Amino acid sequence: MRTSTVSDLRQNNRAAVLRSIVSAVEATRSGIAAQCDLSSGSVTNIVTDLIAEGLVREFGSKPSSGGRPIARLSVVPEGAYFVGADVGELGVTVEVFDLTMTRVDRVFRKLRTRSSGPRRVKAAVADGVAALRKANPHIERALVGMGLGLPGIVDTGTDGVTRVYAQSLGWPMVTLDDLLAGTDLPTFADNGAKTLATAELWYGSAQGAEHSIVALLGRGIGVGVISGGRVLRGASSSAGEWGHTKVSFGGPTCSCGGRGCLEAYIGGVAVAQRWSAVGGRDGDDVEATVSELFARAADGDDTANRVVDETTEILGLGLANLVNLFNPERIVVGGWLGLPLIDMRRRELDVEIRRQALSRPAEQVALSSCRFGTDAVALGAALLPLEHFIAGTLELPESAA
Amino acid sequence: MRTSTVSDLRQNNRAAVLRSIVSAVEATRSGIAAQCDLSSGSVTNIVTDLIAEGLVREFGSKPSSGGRPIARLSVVPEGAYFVGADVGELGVTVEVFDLTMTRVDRVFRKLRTRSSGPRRVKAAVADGVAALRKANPHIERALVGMGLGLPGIVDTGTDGVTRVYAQSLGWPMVTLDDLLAGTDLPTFADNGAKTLATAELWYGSAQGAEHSIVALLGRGIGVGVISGGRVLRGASSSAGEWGHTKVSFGGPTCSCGGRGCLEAYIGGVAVAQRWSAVGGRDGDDVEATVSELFARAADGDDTANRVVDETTEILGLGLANLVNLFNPERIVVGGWLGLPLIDMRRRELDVEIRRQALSRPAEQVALSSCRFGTDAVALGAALLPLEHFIAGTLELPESAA
DNA sequence: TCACTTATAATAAGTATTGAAATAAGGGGG
DNA sequence: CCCCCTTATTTCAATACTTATTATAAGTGA
Repeated sequence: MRTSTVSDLRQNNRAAVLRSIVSAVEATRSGIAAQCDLSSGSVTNIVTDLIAEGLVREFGSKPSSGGRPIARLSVVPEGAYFVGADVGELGVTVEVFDLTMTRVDRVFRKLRTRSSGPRRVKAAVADGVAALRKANPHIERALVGMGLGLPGIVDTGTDGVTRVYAQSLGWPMVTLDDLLAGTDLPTFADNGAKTLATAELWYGSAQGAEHSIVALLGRGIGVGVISGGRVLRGASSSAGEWGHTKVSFGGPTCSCGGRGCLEAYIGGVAVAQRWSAVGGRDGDDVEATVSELFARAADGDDTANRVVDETTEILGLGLANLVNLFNPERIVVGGWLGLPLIDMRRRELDVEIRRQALSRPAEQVALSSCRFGTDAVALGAALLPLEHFIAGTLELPESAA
Repeated sequence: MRTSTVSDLRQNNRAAVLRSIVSAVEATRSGIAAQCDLSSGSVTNIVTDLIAEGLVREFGSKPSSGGRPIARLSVVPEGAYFVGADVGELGVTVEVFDLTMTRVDRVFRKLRTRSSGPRRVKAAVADGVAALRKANPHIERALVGMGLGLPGIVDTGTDGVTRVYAQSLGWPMVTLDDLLAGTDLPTFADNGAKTLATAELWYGSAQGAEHSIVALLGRGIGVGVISGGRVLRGASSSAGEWGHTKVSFGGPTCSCGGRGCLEAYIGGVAVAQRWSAVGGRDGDDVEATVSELFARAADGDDTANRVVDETTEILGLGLANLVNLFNPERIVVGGWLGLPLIDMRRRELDVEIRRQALSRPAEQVALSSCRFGTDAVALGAALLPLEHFIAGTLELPESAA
C-alpha cells in the first residue's frame, strides 16, 4: 500500500474509516476519530462523502453525558454486495453478503464424486452464482465482486496470474481464469484456511490481535498466519502450508509423497487410521469416523482417549513450532476436527504447547477456539473483494451510478 | 507506520528518498524519483532539504544522453554516525559506522569466560563505546544511536521494555536498560540472527527481495525472516526462533531441555558430537572441530562426508519447512557453520529442500549464501538506529544544530 | 550560432489535514 | 420559560504537500 500522494492519503483514511464502520455494529464520529487517529474534522469530511456515496447512513442518536447527542452511524447494508464461495470436496457453497457482511442468501451445489474435476467445479460455481443473482435481483445494482476459498495451494505468480494446485482433489494445475470463464465479476481466490483465518480476523476469535495463528484441522491441516494485522502471504501467496511441514524423519508417508508430514499424523484421515489401527471403527467416511472417535473418548473409552491424547500431543508440537517461529499473541484452533478436539483437550493442548515451545514466546500466547465452523470459509472468501472495495481498488458496478 | 496526516506523508517520502540514497552508492534525482515513485518536483524538494540538513550532497555530474548532465548525489558520510555491537560468547565487538555504513573504527573486548554474566558484558560494551568515542572525537557531533546484536531471545513486551533472555550464555533475564546503564545513546537491540538478516537485507544477498529467509548456522541455529521487505518480529519481537522447533518426536535432548530440536541435530555442538560419535575428532573447541570436519570431508574422508551429508539433509528438511510456511523468494545461508556447508553442498542442499518442500513454493525459491560472515552482526545492529534515523524517529544530537 | 535534448528549479493549482471557533442539541436550575 | 453548561459536530482559516506546468540550465550536433 503505497502512500506517497495526498490522494493516497485520503484513500487510506477513507479506507480506515470505512473499515472501522463496517467492522463495528454501530459507530460514532468521535469513536472513529479515536480509532483511526484522525481529527474530528477529517472524520466529518470522510463520513459526509461516504453518506453521499450511499455506503453509510446516520440512524438516530444516543444521549451523550449532558450535551448534544451522539449520532449513530452504520453501514448501509444494501450499499454493496459480495459473493463468497467455499469449494470443498463434497460440493460448492456459494453465498451472498451485504455490506454488513450479513448473509443474504446461499446455495449449495453438490459435486457428484469426492474429487470432481475443475470443469465440474467451474460449472457448480457458475451455476450457484447465477442462481443467487436470479433469486436476488436487487443485489445486481451493487454487486462488487467474488471471492473463492479453495482447497490446496493458491499461488499468484509475479506475472499476476493466479494458479490453483488442488492436489487433494486430484486436480491438475488450473488458473483462476480457467475456473471462472462465464462470470463477469471481479474475482479473487485464496486457500480455504486463509479465508477462514480472514473471517476469524474480522469477526471471530482473532479479532483485535495483531499477530495470530489460525489453525484449521480437518481432512487437511492448514494455517492462516496473521502478522501485523494482515494474513501472511509470502512471495506468491502460498505461505502457511503447515500440513506438509515435517515433524519427524522418515515417519508415515503422506498423500503429498513426503514422509513425516504433520498432516500424516493429525490430518483427518491419519487420525481415523490411527484409531482403526488400535481397534477403532474403520469406515469410509472420515468425518463420521473421527466424530465417533471423539464420542467414544468422551464416554471414557480408553483406546479412543489414547488416540485423542496422542493427537493432542502432536498438535501441540506443531503449534509450538509455529509459536517459536511467529511469536503470536493468539492461537485459534478450528475445523471439524480441531473444534471438538480443543473442546475436549483445551487444557492439555495448552500445556503441551507451553512444554514444547520456548518459554518466552509461549508465555505471550493465548489459546482459543474458532468462533466459526468451516461454514465461515465462504464468509472469509467474500471478505477478499470487501477488502479491495474498502481499499478502493474495486468499485461499484457502473449501474449503481 | 501510521500515515494519516500530510506531514506523515512528507516524513515517509523523505524517509524513502533518504533510504534510497543511503543504500545506493550513487544516486540521481530522476533515479530516486523512479525508485520511490515520486515526481521529480517532490524529489527536488526533499533533496534540497536533505542537502540543507547536511546529510546529502551533490558531487559532480555525469553526462546525460544529449542534455543537461545528471547531478550525482550521495550521502555525506560525516552526516551521522551509528554504533553497532555484536555480543558473542567470546567477546564483544563494537563498531562505528558513518552514514554510508562504512566502518569507521572498531574495538573488540574479550570476555574472560565463555559465559560471562551480564555485568561483564555491560562493562565491555560501555568500555568499547567509550574507547571508540575517545579515539574518534569527530563522531560525537553526529552520533545518533546504538544497536546491539545479542544471542538469545530479545523480547519487547507490550510495556515497551526490552528484555534479553540469553539462555545460551546462562544469563538470567536482563532488561536492556540494565545492560546499558552508563550510555547516553539511544539504544536498540535485537537477536544476532535478525541483525545479520538486516545486514543481508540492506547490503547482502537478501537485497531486493521482498520475502527471504536468512538462516544463520553456528553454535546456535537462528533465522531472520524477511516478509514484505521487513524483518518479521511477531508480537513481542521474538519471532524466528527456528533452532528450537522440533523436527523429530523424542530425538536427542537439546540444551533448551526439549527433545528433537533442530539445533540438537545441526547446531555446532551437535554436528561436532555426531562426528566424534563415529570416530571424528573430539575437541573442546567446537568451531575448530567443525572446521576440521569440513576439511576432512573436502579431502574425501568418507566418515566426515557422511556427517556432512546427514547435516545437509536435516538442514534441507528444516529449510523446507520454512519454505512451506513462509513462501520466500530467497533462502540465504550463513554463519560459521553454514557458509562452509553451503560452499561444499550447495547442489545437494538445493535438491534436498525441493524434495522435502511442497513443489509450488519450492519452485519459487532460490538458494544462496550470505554475503557477510558473522562479522556483519554489528553492521546489522547499527542498522537499527539507522532505520530509526531514516524514519525520523531518532534525530541528530543537539550539538549538531 | 541555432535548434534540440535532458535535468532541475520555480511556480501555480488543488487537495488534505489540523486546530480553533462556531454551531447544534440537549439537560437542569432558578 | 430563559440562561448557562456540557458535549458533539461542523465550519473555516492556516498550513503543508503533491502534481502539473512552465522556466531555466547545461550540454550536443549541425
